[in-house]
Amino acid sequence: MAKGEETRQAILAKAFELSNVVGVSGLSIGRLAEATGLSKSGLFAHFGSKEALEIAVIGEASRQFVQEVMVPALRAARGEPRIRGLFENWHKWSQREGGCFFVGACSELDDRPGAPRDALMQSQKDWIDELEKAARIAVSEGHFRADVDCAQFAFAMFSIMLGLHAYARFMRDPKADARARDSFEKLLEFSRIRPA
Amino acid sequence: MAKGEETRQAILAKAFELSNVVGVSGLSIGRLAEATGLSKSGLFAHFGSKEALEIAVIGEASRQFVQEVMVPALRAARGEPRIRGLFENWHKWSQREGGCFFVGACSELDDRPGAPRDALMQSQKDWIDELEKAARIAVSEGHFRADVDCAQFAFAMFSIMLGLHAYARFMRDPKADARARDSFEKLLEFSRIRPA
DNA sequence: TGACAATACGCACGACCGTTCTATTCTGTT
DNA sequence: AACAGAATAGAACGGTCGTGCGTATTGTCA
Repeated sequence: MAKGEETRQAILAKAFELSNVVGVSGLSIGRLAEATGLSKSGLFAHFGSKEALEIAVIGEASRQFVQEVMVPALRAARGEPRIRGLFENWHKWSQREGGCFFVGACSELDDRPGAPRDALMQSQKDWIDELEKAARIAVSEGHFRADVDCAQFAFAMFSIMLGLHAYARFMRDPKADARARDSFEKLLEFSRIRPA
Repeated sequence: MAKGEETRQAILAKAFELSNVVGVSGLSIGRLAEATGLSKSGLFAHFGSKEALEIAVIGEASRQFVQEVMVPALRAARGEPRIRGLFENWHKWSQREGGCFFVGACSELDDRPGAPRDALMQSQKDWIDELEKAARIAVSEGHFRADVDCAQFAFAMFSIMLGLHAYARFMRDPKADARARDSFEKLLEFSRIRPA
């Protein structure tokens, strides 16, 4: 029982790494088998279908995202510091080879209904909820104004991240970082309690 | 000479329509041939390679984008009205089946160097330049403050569009529109000359 | 109208895809 | 040590992909 689970996890780690570059549906079982040193059919048996593999890859991606982006941010102080932490951690995450897994996967799957899409959507909703929750905490900590619309804040922050991803990864704009940070600071400034 | 160009254009129109849904590299020659009523080899002869077809599709997409998003905005008054026009026209454009061609194509090609990527990048740069130029006009018309960083404005507006695309198309959030408009209005307000 | 080029078709190729079936090897338990 | 069952391998399947070749059809102009 242990051995199977162990190789399955090794497969998923490699699968996530590969699909981060070629996409979740661009990942082929043959290529993944080659990369892991398994046979195509041996690997296939672990999942039963390509779709099940895709779902598992999305699950693995979410697991890693939580561990590398969300969890470390909880160590930052509640309120604005934590929001900055989320931004910085996501930034690091998006600088992996292939960029942010979810940005790519979302545009791959947005016209392909099914279980993989549903799993991916849940992950994205969790992420946006986390942003919104962090904003609410910033309000309750007295960092943000009480009338800040936290869901709207989450949208704005999410958008800036998408803009950064596009400028940096596709346009290869060296100013991408500065642009995103400028927008982010303005968003924070706009949300903060005004000094008297 | 006339006939060939005519069918080529008909092919490209269909090719753009299809690749808007399945992506620029997801578009297969067989399926495109079926959709246009041509034979695979007959269609293939028009382009010579899949890559050349992709480049042509990107060109067709750019042509249509200019015609449906940029040109009509020129009929709006210079300054803020034109900026609003660009936003509204892009919004309509992004509501086609398959969403905005360029959003999808960018994440498809961002890890695949080559001529198609280069062509796509040029289109995107043209679009962002257009946004920046519109902002500069708004400054010179006295709608925006003189110290507005127009390239930064373009980034912010571009990001909001990406956020809208993600919320509406992937998350299927019914509030996507309202969220984007709210952010867009705040961006305009932030850039405008402050009333005394 | 006849000739010549442009255009389109049919067919086949090799590569890779996801999937299935049957064997074989490995692992853990009595 | 023997056995059961899990884990892996191998070969093959039907399909689709992009691409090349030879030939037929169509369009164009003297």
